[in-house]
Amino acid sequence: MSHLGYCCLMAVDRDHVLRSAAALLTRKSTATMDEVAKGAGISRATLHRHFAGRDALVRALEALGIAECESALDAARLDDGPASDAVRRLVVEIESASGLLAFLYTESQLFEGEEQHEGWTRIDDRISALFRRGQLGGEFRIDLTPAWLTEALFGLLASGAWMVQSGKGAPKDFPYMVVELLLGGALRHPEHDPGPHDPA
Amino acid sequence: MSHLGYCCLMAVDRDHVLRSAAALLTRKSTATMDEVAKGAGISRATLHRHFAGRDALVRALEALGIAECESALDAARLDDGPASDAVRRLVVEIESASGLLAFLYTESQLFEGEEQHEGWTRIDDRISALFRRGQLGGEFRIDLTPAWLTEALFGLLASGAWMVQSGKGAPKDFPYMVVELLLGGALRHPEHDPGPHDPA
DNA sequence: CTATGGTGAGACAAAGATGTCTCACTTGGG
DNA sequence: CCCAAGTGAGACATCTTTGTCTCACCATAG
Repeated sequence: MSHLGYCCLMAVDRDHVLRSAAALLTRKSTATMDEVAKGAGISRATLHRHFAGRDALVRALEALGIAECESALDAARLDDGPASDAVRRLVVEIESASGLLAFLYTESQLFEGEEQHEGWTRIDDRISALFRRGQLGGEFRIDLTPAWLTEALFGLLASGAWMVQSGKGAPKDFPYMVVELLLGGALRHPEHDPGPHDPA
Repeated sequence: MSHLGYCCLMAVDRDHVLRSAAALLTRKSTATMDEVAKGAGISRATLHRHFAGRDALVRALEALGIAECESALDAARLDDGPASDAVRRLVVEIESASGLLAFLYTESQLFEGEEQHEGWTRIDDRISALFRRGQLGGEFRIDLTPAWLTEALFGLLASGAWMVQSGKGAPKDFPYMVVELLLGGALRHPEHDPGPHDPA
């Protein structure tokens, strides 16, 4: 029968399973437990030994997404320098998690009755605080609420992730597109000289 | 055989069922056929008489979304006047469909293998053409592609719809938030006087 | 009144996903 | 060498949703 002498390492890396699941569910949010298992290169039984069920898996993915978000928030040093620069750093740092965030973003639409994870509240607060800082410092316009700017940031991250995934956009342009639209918008402003930017 | 003559008026019109389904699936994208039926005030049997199955229902919703989109595109007169004004008109016109669009936007992530409905291509093309017109006219910046601006528009519409739905934003602010962020971005520009706007 | 046709309620099987279990196999350590 | 632990494969029951069907009900046209 199956004598695939697969050099099976003892503890199947739980983290590897999680990231495989994230990568797969990002592409196909309705993937089966079986598909997730195969995607991680393990059997459904083993997958079930690590995560009690699909719900537990999604919760773990949510925790992973929150952790990566907070990690990006830390790395972006939101309190340092101009707020707009902090936003740019944040988008760069959070880019690698944008696919997972897009998945969780839509998935969270289902958690109707349940209260959202406290972690998201903290993240929202930190990002909102950044936008508020930019407003108080005169950098950002004050007629768009920090809450909306935060929501828009996640929306644009998700749009960008989907666009890259569908092949309609290049991954390398991702941070530039997101951050430029978020900060500058579509309108051409006087201070828009062709600029120091080199999207290539 | 069955003349078009209607002896008993169908107490349920297909359009009402569609719109009920749209409203429900916007809130709970995984609602079952039974929930959809109850939401429309009809039985599951009757729902099946109108739509062969869940797939047919989603397809019909897609057609409805496309129709409403095209309708909004027509009403917005995208070829008239400044492109930025056309974008503003478009957002206003498309607002009522944004919930449905948000549902279809995420749902379409599942149509992996299948080619997307030709209607979306036409809509994308029309909106992209608007942004391109704005770029050629010097209104919009040229470093953000029309394709990305189009995608971002839908992303912001979805974000706005979800935000309104979750109660984190007021419906009346919806068009203003979306269009101002899309066109102007978060940065405060010199020409940003507090302005003629009255979001309250 | 009577006939017609749409409707609601419910039964039913089929399909898919899930959770649990057993068993044989492989690996690494004692 | 032998045992313990982790794994893969698969069987199995269960649950949910779906799609189909039947039958009684009722409103309306004739």
